Amino acid sequence: MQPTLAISTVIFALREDENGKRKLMLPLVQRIREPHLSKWALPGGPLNANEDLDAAAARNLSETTALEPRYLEQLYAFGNPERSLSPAADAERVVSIVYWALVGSEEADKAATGENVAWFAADCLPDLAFDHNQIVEYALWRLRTKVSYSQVAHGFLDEEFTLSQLREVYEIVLQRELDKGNFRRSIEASGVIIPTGNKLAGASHRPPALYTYDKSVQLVDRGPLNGTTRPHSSNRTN
Amino acid sequence: MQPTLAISTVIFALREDENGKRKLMLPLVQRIREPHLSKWALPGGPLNANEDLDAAAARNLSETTALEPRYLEQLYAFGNPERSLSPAADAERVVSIVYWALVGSEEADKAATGENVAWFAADCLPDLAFDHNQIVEYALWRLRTKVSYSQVAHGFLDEEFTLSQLREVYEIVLQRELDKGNFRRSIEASGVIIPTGNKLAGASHRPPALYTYDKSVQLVDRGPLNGTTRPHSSNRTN
DNA sequence: TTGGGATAAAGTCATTTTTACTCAAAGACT
DNA sequence: AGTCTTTGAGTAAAAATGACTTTATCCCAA
Repeated sequence: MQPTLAISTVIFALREDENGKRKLMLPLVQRIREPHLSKWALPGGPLNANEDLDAAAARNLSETTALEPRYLEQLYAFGNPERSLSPAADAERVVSIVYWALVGSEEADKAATGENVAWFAADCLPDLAFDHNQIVEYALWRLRTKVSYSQVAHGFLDEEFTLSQLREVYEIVLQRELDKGNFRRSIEASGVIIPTGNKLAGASHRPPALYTYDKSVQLVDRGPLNGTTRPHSSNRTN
Repeated sequence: MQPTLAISTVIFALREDENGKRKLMLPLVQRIREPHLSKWALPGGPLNANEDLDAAAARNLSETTALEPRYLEQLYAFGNPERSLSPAADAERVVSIVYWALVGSEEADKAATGENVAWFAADCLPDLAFDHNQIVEYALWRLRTKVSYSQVAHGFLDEEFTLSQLREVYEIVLQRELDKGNFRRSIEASGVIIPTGNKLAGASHRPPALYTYDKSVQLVDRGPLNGTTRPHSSNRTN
């Protein structure tokens, strides 16, 4: 009586809500079958034969939202027997191995947002299917924790960005304002950003310098697991 | 064609090796069937029907080594299709949800160490079954990382301990010496230790004060997951 | 009884890191 | 030319860290 194994992914991106304010958002899919019919849920699916867990998460992401993540990491395996809370008592047990991913803003706008997929603000989710509310809550905690001690925030940005844009990412995720001067100093000291030489003109103030992040530096130190998942390896075709 | 689901646990304790030196050690079990017959492996087993993942890890631990852990946390789900590297090409695929645990020294001495169970020094392991060498390496990294930013080191100690004993735990795990004065200051500032009032007499030097750790403080902040696993709840029967 | 050995526990001090704040520079716009 | 806004550099106080010194308290041996 083996439980069913499924892979799900919590995908984070920064997008503007209906009021034009940039917020932490995630895409959800509407369920088209029981249990929890018509409720919103995390994108997910089964694990294919001979498919790696990381690969399944990436496929999943690409199939449901056509997104390519800048960062992808395993979050947790959820296997509580009552987690499905299905109306049918004899429902099959499911163990979900959940991943979390970050996508850049440009990439997020390209997301397949039709039919059964929609974006929701992370701080204002509806009642989701299964235990997905708790899963998102844990993913949010992990994101906030990692943002404060690693370089993972770069996963939200596109190729070129200003320091203000990077600081805005930190401020949105951490939900508090950061000192501009100190932020600049600490980021520059970390050595993960490289000035591209370009400047972003057009606004009625001093034009900020544009940076890119050093792809040779790991956004997050995952120890012996570092080499396993590389969402960015496709960019390094040279 | 669902993969088989298994639970394994990396159990850490501080014990004396054959030279009487305290080291980071872990119990392994010898395999009594193919594949990898007679190789040493992490204690593990199947997930029972209607059993929580955490509970399966705890049961596992108790069944194979008769140990009750001071700390138990999910480590990672390993599911690479080639991870079993079985000689038989048509071997069944196994996804392992691996936990890691800490046991106190007193508790570790009570471990069932007969027949197929033996303790090994973490820095000197033989060639293990499956991908268990890599799993232990990752668990070691996680342990060392968590020891340096959380209070998880208390999981190695018994109810009462001196500051020197606690510092010894840090030194063994982190593999470097720590300044006595600075260590005392930082631990006292963290507020997780409570003086019991007792002293440890008998040695030919000033007797050190005994402390206990504050059980109302989480050894590791796991965010929304904090309340899920409580290896210590059995102690709080009042 | 007394002094030496050993480690606990507390204190000192210079250095580094963090935090909060000030201010000139560089555009765009009126 | 003057104003507005944000960038980007600088500075001083506060806090944390690291290396080290001093004192206290026990056992033990002379």
